[in-house]
Amino acid sequence: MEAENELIRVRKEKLAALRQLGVEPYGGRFERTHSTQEVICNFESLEGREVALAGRLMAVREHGKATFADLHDQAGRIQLYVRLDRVGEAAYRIFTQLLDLGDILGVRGTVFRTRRGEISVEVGDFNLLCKSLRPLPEKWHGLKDVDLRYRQRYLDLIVNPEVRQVFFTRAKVLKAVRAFLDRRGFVEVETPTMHTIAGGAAARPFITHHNALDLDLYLRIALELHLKRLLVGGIEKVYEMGRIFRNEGISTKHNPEFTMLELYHAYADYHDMMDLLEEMVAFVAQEALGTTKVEYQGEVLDLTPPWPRITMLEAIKKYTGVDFAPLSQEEARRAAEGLGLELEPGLSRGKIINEVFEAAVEPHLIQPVFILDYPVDISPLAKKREDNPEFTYRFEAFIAGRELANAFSELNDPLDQRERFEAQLRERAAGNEEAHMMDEDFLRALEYGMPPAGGLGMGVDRLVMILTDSPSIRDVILFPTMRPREDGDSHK
RNA sequence: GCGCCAGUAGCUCAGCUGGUAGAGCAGCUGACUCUUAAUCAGCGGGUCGUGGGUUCAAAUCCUACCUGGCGCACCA
Repeated sequence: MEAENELIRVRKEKLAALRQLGVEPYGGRFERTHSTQEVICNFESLEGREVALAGRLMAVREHGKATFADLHDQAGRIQLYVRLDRVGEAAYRIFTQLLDLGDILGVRGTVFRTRRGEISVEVGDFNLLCKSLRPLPEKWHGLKDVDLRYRQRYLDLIVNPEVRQVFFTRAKVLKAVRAFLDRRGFVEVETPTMHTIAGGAAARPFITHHNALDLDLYLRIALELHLKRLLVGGIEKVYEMGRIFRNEGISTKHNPEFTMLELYHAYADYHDMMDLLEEMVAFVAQEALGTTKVEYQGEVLDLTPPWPRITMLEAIKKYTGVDFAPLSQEEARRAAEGLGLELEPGLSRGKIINEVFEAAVEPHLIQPVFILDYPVDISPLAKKREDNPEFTYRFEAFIAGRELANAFSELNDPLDQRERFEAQLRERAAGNEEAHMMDEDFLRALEYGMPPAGGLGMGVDRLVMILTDSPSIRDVILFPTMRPREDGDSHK
């Protein structure tokens, strides 16, 4: 318990005083006729009529025998006008002396427009629906302290209306993604979040324990392997949008739990996935924002399809001038070092190429672009290119210098898949904690036969960041992971 | 994990090279019946993130720790 400060004490005294007067400070049901927004939008027809509104009292301007106040609800704000000669002495005294900023009220009154032109409600009577005991952050500057904003998101939402807007946009994005895929015949499924084998991506998992089975379980790091089992089972167009968990560092682009969309389309390939992704992102932007040109951190991003498609090797050549295609592993290493990279010993040719790409190319990929044909040794679930088995039919989509999506023509050769897993196991044995685990049941499924398919994974949070001009992933996650604090402020 | 920066009233912030804490908003008292960051007059409010140290004296200097931000690393 924290020490009670004077401001809280005063509010508790008002609470007691209200009860003394027979006013219940925690009301129940209140029937609204309109939202604040509706009153303002429909002023013409509502002028002079009675409305009932509810919301939080966010400002009070007292003028002796008349008082103005601001009432906020989910969609907006409206001014209240309270006159002593209309509400009566007792009610007026309650309004001006026993209410506080932050209290939740139901009001009934008459819609009118003030001399200065502001649409307002002249209050006839009001009900206290909830007495607020804690002082709110400042009305003008709001809540700036990012630590408090994330830990006490409810406060952030109360005083920073633009934050609420971000999460309304997020809701529209989720809805639009589902609408887009549903319309194309994709089936939405839910697969386990607790896995006995954490597969489908290169990442460290969280571990938890099931008591009755006395079994350690991993929180999922990807959706991939279960969704592909569904392809085996005959579901030809399938998707899941859900939370995944990776036991990694936290940054402006990484939260330990985040939302991933994965979809699989039987008999398609990665070219189909490119078509689908660019159309989906454009559709979602149109639905959520009404445009496919969005401003992100001062750059205008044009999400309108088609997006350019360029192979990884071509992209490297374009941004570094070096063509890695003909280089041997040793030559590639020297070329990378010539570009200023420091490389661990023993990296394969494919990994060296990927390092060069990440360091020299990624930061330049501001406008949406597809990067094609990733090296096979960093793509253990993707089908090899027929014309060059060192590379795969895999692409990543980049926007604003970061990866938005990852997709490939899915590997459906069970023998090849087993070899890839075995290569991953060798990496694990060599100390790479993020290398894939062997998944015998997944291999068994492939042995029954999985149709060739295109598969796609997209970071939903990152898309929301772009569409809401948010610099940090924490701005688009309501309750981001934070280290707990002893005073009990935290949520995690 | 490493580096840099920050933490002062409920909130937003000021406080120079050490001299014992200040403003605005919010709160309280009073005035005011069309204000809107209402206005005017007055009042109260602080373990200066935490613990050590230096000093006659520390919000200020040193140090360790806590929390956060940003960058790097890790990471798709």
